[in-house]
Amino acid sequence: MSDDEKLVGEFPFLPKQERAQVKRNALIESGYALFQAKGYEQTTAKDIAAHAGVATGTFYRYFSDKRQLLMSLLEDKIETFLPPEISWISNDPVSSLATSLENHYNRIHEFGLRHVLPELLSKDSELANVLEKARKRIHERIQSSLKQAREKGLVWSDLDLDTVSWAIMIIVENGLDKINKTENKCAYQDIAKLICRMVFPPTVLNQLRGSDVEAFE
Amino acid sequence: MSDDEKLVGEFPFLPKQERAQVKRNALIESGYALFQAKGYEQTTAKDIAAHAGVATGTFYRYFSDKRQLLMSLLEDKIETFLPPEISWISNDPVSSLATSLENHYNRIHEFGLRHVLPELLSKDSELANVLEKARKRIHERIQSSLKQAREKGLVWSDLDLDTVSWAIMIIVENGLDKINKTENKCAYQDIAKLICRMVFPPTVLNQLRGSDVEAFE
Amino acid sequence: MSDDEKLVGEFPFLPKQERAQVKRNALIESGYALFQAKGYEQTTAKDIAAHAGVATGTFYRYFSDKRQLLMSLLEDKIETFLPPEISWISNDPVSSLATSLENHYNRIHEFGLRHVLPELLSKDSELANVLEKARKRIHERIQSSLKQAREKGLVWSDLDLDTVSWAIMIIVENGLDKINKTENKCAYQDIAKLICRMVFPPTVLNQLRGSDVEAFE
Amino acid sequence: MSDDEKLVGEFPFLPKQERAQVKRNALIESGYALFQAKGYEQTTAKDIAAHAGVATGTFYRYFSDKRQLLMSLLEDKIETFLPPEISWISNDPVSSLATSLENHYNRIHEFGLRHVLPELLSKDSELANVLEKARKRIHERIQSSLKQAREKGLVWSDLDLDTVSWAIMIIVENGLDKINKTENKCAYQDIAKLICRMVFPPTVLNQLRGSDVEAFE
DNA sequence: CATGAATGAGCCTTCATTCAT
DNA sequence: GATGAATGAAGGCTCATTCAT
Repeated sequence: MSDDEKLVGEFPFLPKQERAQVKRNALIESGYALFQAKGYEQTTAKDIAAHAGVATGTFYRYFSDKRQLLMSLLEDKIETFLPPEISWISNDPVSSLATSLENHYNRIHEFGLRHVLPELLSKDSELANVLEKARKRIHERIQSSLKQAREKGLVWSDLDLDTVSWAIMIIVENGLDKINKTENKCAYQDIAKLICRMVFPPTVLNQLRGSDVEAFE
Repeated sequence: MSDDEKLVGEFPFLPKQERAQVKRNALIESGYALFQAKGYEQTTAKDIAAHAGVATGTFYRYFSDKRQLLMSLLEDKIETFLPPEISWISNDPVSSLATSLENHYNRIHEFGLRHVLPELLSKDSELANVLEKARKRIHERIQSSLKQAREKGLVWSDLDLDTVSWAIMIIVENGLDKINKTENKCAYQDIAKLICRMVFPPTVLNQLRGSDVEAFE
Repeated sequence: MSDDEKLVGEFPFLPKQERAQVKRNALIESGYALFQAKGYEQTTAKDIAAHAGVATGTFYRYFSDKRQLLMSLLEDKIETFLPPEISWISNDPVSSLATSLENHYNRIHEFGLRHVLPELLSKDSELANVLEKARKRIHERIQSSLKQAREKGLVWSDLDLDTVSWAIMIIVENGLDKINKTENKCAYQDIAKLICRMVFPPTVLNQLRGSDVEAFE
Repeated sequence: MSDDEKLVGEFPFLPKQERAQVKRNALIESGYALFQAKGYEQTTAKDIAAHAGVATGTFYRYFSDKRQLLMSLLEDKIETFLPPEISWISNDPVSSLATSLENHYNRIHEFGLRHVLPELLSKDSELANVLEKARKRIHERIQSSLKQAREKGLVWSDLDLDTVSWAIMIIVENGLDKINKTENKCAYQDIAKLICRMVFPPTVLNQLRGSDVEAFE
């Protein structure tokens, strides 16, 4: 049923709260767009308000200042922006990692704020902290998934889990730039392959391919 | 009359040009120190001049503006700051890479400006360009060194050189943070091992270890 | 249908005008409280509305602006706040003046706006004018009462009525601060005595004390 | 000798420090003029700078803010602005007090800031404190001079020194307004007479007039 | 009539850059 | 060349007042 078919129950305008929410969102959108386009410092509250089509003062009704808007933008997004859960145990770890990467990058493709973060970290230690903690969580998550794989004897026997986890995180974090700059259609696959080679001995990879993975789970 | 002919009286005074050079250097040093300590935006031209012991106006005699001073600081240092030449062919690629990394990180350890770059890239596309080009050069350098190794049949046969080069660059670029956060003494070795596993099949690594490397060069 | 005829249902609602009056009063009360507590400039229209439990916009339905509310507060109060009518002819002018002062100060004790006036006079010449006129009225009132006393030969023969009236006004106006800072219980009496000495020769005072005042009236 | 006659020793421009002082003074003058004309709140730093013929930023080179400029204006002037030392013992206390008043008022005639003080006291408790302390000093000064007179048996025997001192202070403080509003040439004399009547019994005044005051000193 | 979101002028302050000395 | 005072544009933010709902 399309909107046109609605016969009753139409509010001629949005309820108050909702309208405020709309405006708040417009500001957030504008902040997002401008931060991304011009950088955080280069964007003023006035700019954001103008871009959202509201007066300067309105900005301050919804946000105590520029930084708070940014925080709203970041809230709950940082984790998304960071690397995803990775499952190592599969028939074809390379492909499944590649798929995982592709999904991740598709998800964060639009998260342009990524480019603003570095600018901010140097002057906003609170934000730096938040990000640092999130990365630590990600790091631990990756590491623990690797630990499981190790317990099953799948990874290089002399692997330093801390270091690989870190390397994986770094690679995934920076991968989008690489993907975007490459027309190479196998990019995901190539990256996944690299990572798998850091983790698994070639024998294991072969072995997994022919096996019934269920046995490991 | 050349400097050589001066017999007396010249002691307290440096030749004009030299004095200028001294001032210029003082400004560069101060800029470096303050940018590093407080960030680029947070450092004012006045600050820098004061720190260098000259008047505000003097700053502008030597640099057209704050940005130019920064550029002077960066010029010739960007390359240093980025990953070094890597030689893949050795008896023990892991150890030699580890040593290379250690040297590199020791060299750039003090390059505190590293933390200022992100702040700048968003607002200075020229700088971003410069950095981008430098990275491209590094990338090509790594890639070409890998190509040589491939021609000798040392690397994984299905290796995508572009992607590995990129991954190596990313890892090396970010490695210092990792090293600093780890008390692990083998950090360099661990990172080197990872990288080598992305590049060389295990058989090759073993083979190299026992061989007379000269044969490959 | 008059109010009298309503039998039921009217309970929760005040007649419209009355409700408006209630709101207006609430605003006045709130304005009074906040001006007194925080000063005129420091109090915003929003503050006042919030304190009165109405919306910001409502404030402007009842008052054209903040200033007008203040004027409403002051209207009819200025005169109260200024010195009272004084009757000079009595058996004991000192005591009767003291009593008069005490009454006056008790009456204006709560007139906290007193402290707000100075802040306003510098920027509101109209208000300054209003106050000036009120003071002139007071001055004349005092002066004419003194004139009566003079006609009866009670005051110093060389008294400049204009000047004494002024001095009395000044003293009474400022007296409350004095009273409040003193624990002295005779404060009213002491002030009254001073004033009487400016007005009456000692002989007259003595004479009055023993006389039948009616004779002078 | 006029400026024209100076032949040598002319500085083509004032020494640096002096010029800065000149500018600082210009700002102080402008602050004074504008505070007086428009009130403190109504005057902005920009106004003051413009009036002084300098840029906004220049204001902030010399003063941290408006308040500091005001403080500079007030410093050392508050005491002047308050009532002067009074000597009670003289052949003709009325006249000598009148003279003293005249001198005082001539001195502070230009101290227009007087009208700004009230505005400030309500929002600047530090300033209020400073003024309060100054008034306390004045009050004590007057009281102690009265005490001397009392010890010589010159004043009303039942005089409450605290109250009279206060009344005198109030009258003197407010007297200038009175004087300015009056074309009466005897204004000083009239005020002085009032005050003397609060202090001295008429017999003492007569007695002093005919006496050799030295005897009391 | 009431509401409270929206407006935007205007204040305070900083700092990159210029320029008279 | 050197100096540092002067400049003034620009940013952050507030608040009296208006106006759509």
